[in-house]
Amino acid sequence: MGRAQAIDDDELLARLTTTFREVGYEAASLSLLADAAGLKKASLYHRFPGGKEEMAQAVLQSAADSLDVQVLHVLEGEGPPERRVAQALDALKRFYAGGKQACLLNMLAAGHIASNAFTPMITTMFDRLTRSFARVARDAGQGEGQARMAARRAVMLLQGSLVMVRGTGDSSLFDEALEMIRSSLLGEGE
Amino acid sequence: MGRAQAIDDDELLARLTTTFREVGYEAASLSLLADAAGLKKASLYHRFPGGKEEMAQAVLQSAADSLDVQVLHVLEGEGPPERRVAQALDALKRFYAGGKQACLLNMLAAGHIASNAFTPMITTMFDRLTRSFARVARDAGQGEGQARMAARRAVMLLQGSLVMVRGTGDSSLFDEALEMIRSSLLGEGE
DNA sequence: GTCTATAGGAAGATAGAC
DNA sequence: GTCTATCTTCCTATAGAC
Repeated sequence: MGRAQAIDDDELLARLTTTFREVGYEAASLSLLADAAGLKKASLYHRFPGGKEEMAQAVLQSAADSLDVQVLHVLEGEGPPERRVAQALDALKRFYAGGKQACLLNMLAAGHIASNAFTPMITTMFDRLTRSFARVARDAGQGEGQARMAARRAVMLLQGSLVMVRGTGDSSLFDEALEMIRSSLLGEGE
Repeated sequence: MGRAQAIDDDELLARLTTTFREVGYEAASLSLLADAAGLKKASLYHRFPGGKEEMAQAVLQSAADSLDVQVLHVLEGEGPPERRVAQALDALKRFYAGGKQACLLNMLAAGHIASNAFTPMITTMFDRLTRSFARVARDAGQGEGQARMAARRAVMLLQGSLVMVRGTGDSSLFDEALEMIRSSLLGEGE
């Protein structure tokens, strides 16, 4: 077989992910992505013949898979709702590095090309997250309508806090948002 | 005096604003901005010698001024809190075109250059909006700590709903967010 | 104040050696 | 699988006529 890969597929994807999350799609130039990966541009094209758009798609798909396993599956799993929510919030805290890492769903939604190319998966992910939140809220005793509303509020708080943290630099806002999400899903303060 | 301007200063700023809000800073190329303005690139440089960065700064400042007059001033004005909140939410609904127009504070926070250049004003705007929300929440009878938290939640819901609308295409989420913000600020559901 | 034309550079992408 | 070198296109920005 040929020469070994200079960098593991998973590690490569992780580094590209970080870059896209930090600067967004348009500002993530191939030079920047190559530097982050520790590879030259031509090597990136060997792994992703479709170029930057394919990289972003792969990154988005990978994030979707992670969210699936670490958050959605937990929310829809067995056990008391309080426990499921706590576990999912822990996963989200890790997923967003305590609020310091932006959400791809927001960062990849900008730009002309980007918008059209990534919108389907972005829409799907918002939908799946909202459904899972609603599911656990219903299991926690909230009515159908209330549960759906609590779920949408949870997604808003999650996304909004990430935007706020990025704008203010105060990552404690993210922790506060997680607490609000917990209250919303478990139907406290009604 | 010389030849008349092909386009009014206010109208020019409005068109640049729309472009930045739609595609973000990096994707807003001078060609795109020039087309939106109905001018050639060289003409844009005549109005904004500092180039794209100066355009974005002007757009951001203009948005800050609008928010000041139409929202912050109203929130901190006279009259019953319910009325002030209602008026401010109406202004926000217009400001964000019913959720269909993104927030500059989010769209200009991406990218490397962008980040450093616009961060001061973005931070300030988040701070001012949060303070004004907290002020009206306190006037509505909430305690200092509760009012501050309600204010941060309001900003999160506002920003988060705009992200969600952009990702899902469902602008009714924005209206729902405005209702949640009203409840949060006026201390309902406690 | 607006335009045409163009400079100078960085972007995305490819060819081909090793 | 990774590299150097290169191509082409688009970008930001400027010069100078009208």
